[in-house]
Amino acid sequence: MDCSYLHNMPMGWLFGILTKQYVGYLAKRLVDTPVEKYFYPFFVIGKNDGKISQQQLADQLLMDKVSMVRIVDYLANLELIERITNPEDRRQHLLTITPKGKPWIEEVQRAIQETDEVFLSLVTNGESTTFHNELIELSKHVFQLPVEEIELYYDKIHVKNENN
Amino acid sequence: MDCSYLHNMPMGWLFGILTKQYVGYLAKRLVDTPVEKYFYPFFVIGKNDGKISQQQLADQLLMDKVSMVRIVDYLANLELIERITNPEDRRQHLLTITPKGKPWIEEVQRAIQETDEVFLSLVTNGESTTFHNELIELSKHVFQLPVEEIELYYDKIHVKNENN
DNA sequence: TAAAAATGGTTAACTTTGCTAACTAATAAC
DNA sequence: GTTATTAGTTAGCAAAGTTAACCATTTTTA
Repeated sequence: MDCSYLHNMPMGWLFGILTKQYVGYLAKRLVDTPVEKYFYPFFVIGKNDGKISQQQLADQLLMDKVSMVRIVDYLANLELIERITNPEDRRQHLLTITPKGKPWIEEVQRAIQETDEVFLSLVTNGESTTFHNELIELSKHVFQLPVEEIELYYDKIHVKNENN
Repeated sequence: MDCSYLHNMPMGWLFGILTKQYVGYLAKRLVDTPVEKYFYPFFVIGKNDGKISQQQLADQLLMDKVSMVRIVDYLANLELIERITNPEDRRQHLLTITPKGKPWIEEVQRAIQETDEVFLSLVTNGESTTFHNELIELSKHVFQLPVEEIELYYDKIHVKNENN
């Protein structure tokens, strides 16, 4: 692996590399569990067992509700989670962990935590919590930036978002 | 945008967010150019005009040659670049910038550089070059990590990579 | 030097992910 | 009490990543 090119890469390209390697490492760490992907959504459901709806989960994960359906379908097909209609608002599906899924929550949490620690340990700077905090701060701020959200689709122009 | 959830996110999820926002910002910055995507590959071709083959470009960008074909096709269809068969090794296609593409190299370079600067300016730490260097160091080291590369496909198991 | 192996590039096919649009059911607003 | 909004679902498209198979060319090696 020739790393000499990393120095000239746009930061966004580095982020892409880091995303891929993070997921790859985590997946290997969890290869002997029934969860093959969507580790973080699964973990968040576990930590909010029966108290979070699909839309709330999507908000927390910063993704749209359609993608959420796919993830919930996947985990529900493995019988790791279940949808329960909320009696207080029958539109909502509350997400619960099944007995089969329960034991894996802790395991996934550990794996995520350890992966974070491994990544932080690879940052040469001794004070690695600083790096993590900087990542969080940066993530907060990037949502203030204007980003491209107009797409050409067929012949129509769809404006996906106005707040820029 | 509720950012309170960012604090508990796995680092990999933060990297994903940052990747997406980076690309979105860069695309908006370059919305008035003929290049709509693949900014970084286009830029690298420009900086190695006529002196780099598709495989070499793929190596430098850490991607596979099949994906490279798609990118080169896209840029060639826009007549921003051209494939030239290398007379010294007729298997290779050297990539050159056309007169039509030439003026946009500088523009894309500026945009990438400015986007990097904007992102760095959002890191609260005053010494922001440190953050950038830490990103590069981390990227270097993550390739030493073992990552999941085995996939279930139909009923067969395909081992994609042995070096873990 | 002829046959075999490796390399660069292409195509086809499939998977995954992110997205839009259109829809149903339930709730909230007027 | 009708209208508007919200939660979730389905269908369908596009982009990106990967595998496998293939052709042309170059390199290896026997």
